[in-house]
Amino acid sequence: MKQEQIDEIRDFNRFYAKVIGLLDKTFLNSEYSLTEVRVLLEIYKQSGILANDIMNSLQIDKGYLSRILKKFEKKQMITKKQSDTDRRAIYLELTEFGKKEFLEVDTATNLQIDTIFSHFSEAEQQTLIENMNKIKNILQKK
Amino acid sequence: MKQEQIDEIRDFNRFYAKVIGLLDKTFLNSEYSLTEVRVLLEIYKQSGILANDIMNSLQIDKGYLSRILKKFEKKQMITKKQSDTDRRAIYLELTEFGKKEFLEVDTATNLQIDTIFSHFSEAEQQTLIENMNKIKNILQKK
DNA sequence: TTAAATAGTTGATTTAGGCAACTATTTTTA
DNA sequence: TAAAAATAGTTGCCTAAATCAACTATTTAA
Repeated sequence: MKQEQIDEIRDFNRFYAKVIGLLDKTFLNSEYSLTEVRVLLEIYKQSGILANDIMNSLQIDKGYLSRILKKFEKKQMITKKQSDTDRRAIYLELTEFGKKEFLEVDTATNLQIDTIFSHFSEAEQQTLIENMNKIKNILQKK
Repeated sequence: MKQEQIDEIRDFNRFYAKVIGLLDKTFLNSEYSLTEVRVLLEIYKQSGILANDIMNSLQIDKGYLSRILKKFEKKQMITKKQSDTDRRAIYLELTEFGKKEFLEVDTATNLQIDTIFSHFSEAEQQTLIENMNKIKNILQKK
């Protein structure tokens, strides 16, 4: 690979890291940190998920995760149910309140995306999305 | 904007955040944090830069930056030289050791990019870069 | 049946980063 | 030109995010 190509990739990475950082500021205004929202999303996507699964998919420390879940439980956003087959494992579910809280952040994020991208023409939006999908498809292959 | 489009963008953002996170692990193995490397890069790109300029371009707190620079000075990676025309301002330069340290991380990053992207064919690499540039060009407009 | 592995918790600590007050200058303004 | 405002950088204080290691309880493998 040519140095020039590497530079272009690194340049895009720096650029897009800024974009993502900007978007993440939404969470900073909310009551939940970025990681907390990601955890909520995991439980929302897959009700009954185990802490261990979240740990693996989000790659976060189990002690840290345990504390986040404890906070959620205290706020009555999740319920924990011990597995019958493996009493070490605990099924996690969002309560109605937990769902509500998650969806609020989720909606705010949608709005934010919409706001930012509405600055571009529909054709440009379409191009952006196509290029994003292309990149994702290639990178996902390996 | 349609919900489906918003979802695609968010999906890409999540996906690419992981890619960036993966790449950033290089820094985590090095002795320097991501922000510290960014600061080094700024001084490397523009020798004699002021702390204030770095603050503006990287958007980091001046107290935090001051501490980072102090660390670099202590490790003899940079030199500080008071400006003659404005004695509040301090010119920053990398020492030979500072350059060496920076280039080590920089080289490791290049190698890492090269390693990851060499899993793809040249055509795919070209497509990736083209799509990255396209996205960057559109987003930069506004 | 004992050893190793696994799920989760807890305590102690480190690090990143923000905020505000401060010093020392320089610039503006009245 | 003297006082006020702005600017560059430092320092102290603080909080939230995250890591690490030790621990309990349980399950699986040797």
